[in-house]
Amino acid sequence: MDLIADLQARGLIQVSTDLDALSARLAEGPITLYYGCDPTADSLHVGNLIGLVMLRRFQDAGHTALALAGGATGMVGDPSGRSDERNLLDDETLGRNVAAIKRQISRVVDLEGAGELVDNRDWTEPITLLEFLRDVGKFATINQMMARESVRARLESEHGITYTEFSYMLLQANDYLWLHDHRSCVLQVGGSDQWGNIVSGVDLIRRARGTTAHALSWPLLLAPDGTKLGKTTGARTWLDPDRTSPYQFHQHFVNLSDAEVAQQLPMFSLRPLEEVRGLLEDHDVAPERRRAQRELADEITAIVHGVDAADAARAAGEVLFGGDPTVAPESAFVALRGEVPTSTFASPDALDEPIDLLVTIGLATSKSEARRLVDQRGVRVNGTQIGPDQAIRDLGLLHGRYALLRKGKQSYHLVEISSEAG
RNA sequence: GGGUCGGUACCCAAGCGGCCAAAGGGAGCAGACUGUAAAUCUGCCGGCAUUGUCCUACGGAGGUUCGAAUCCUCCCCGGCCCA
Repeated sequence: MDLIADLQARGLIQVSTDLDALSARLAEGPITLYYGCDPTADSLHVGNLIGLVMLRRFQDAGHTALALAGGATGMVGDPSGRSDERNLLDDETLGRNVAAIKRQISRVVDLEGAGELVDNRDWTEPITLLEFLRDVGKFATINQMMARESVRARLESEHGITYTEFSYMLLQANDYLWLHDHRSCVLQVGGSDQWGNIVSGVDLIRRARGTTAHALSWPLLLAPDGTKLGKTTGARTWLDPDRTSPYQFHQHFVNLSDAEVAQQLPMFSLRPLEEVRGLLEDHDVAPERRRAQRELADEITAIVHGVDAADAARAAGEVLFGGDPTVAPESAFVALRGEVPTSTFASPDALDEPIDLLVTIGLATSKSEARRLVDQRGVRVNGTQIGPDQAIRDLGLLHGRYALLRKGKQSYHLVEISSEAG
């Protein structure tokens, strides 16, 4: 199976230029392709991850991957999928964002060997307005530009569209042209919301250079109910561990619905297609085990945050959802610290009065409530239900310092005994 | 300004002298069930040092009464009607 067929089978190709022509080109030898994202924040999110993984797939197949950080286009703002004008970012912010994003890209894409991070600011900034109008503007008709979905939507909206954002697609088209000229890039990939901008580049290259450039895009991710997920809907899961901890990142995938994981596992996973299919078949037999979700979460978290972080995130998830806390590794508790409310006490004496403790750490708002909870068997410590007169200390501390309190199913509180506490 | 109806716990809403920490519903919390889902069923649902003929609480402040969410007075707020 060639690369294109593999991508198709994974559901990664929604629209494309002539696929046969692209396949033929790939068969001739390694090519250079690019995927771009704008540094509008100091972190990428899971949506961008598909693009990075895509670059990786081509790299693994022997091709050269260019990851483009849109220092220039990020300044202008992409009107696609937005109902209102974007705030322009200043130089300093953009520079910081590009640096932060580069680290994230390098976790997925090899930027040292057959790969490179490029910033369109490098070639966009020097261009004079007259040059741009002559070399790019001459090849684009307003008629075509107005027909683009992203532009039309904005023309119809009450906010309108500024000339600046209207120019966005030409800037992106120019990126492709420049990379075509200077890096022999012949393929651009992106999400289907980028399709309009992408084909603008393909058109420009054909008109300006008379050569064929290729493009393909993947479908937008499905929402939990199986419908299309809008660009702005749904909480974003970031690649930056300070924005989305490895635990939360891991959980994002564990919590995918069956419909979502069926779509996303093939799209994200670097495993061979056969293995992916087998996994999904196993999953269908016993969906309640969430095998597909867990495998995907483990794999992707390991790529983005490293194997150790992925292991800790998985262990932490097991502790919180059904697993036995007493056999969890210490790394699970370290990961948990900060994910669930955590209190630190200097002495294990704090554990002697369970009712008082529940109130102190805020798991119950009054002693009455705390007693009620305990009477109703609603409180567990390290997985064991406790009774009214039971000292938590008797249950022992895990790893010499942790006690995991659980109220009901969802509410947790980690108590840590540390001599360093004041 | 006059008249009238009303203001009850997180929300809606019963109660109209003691059996009222106060019906019912919703929300919330817990238990069972469950796939880290939904539905369903069950329990709880003001506070506490002494769980009590305890404290706090029925718009606010006083009063009547052995006893008031319930009766009286004044005040504040809202709906409706009249001017």
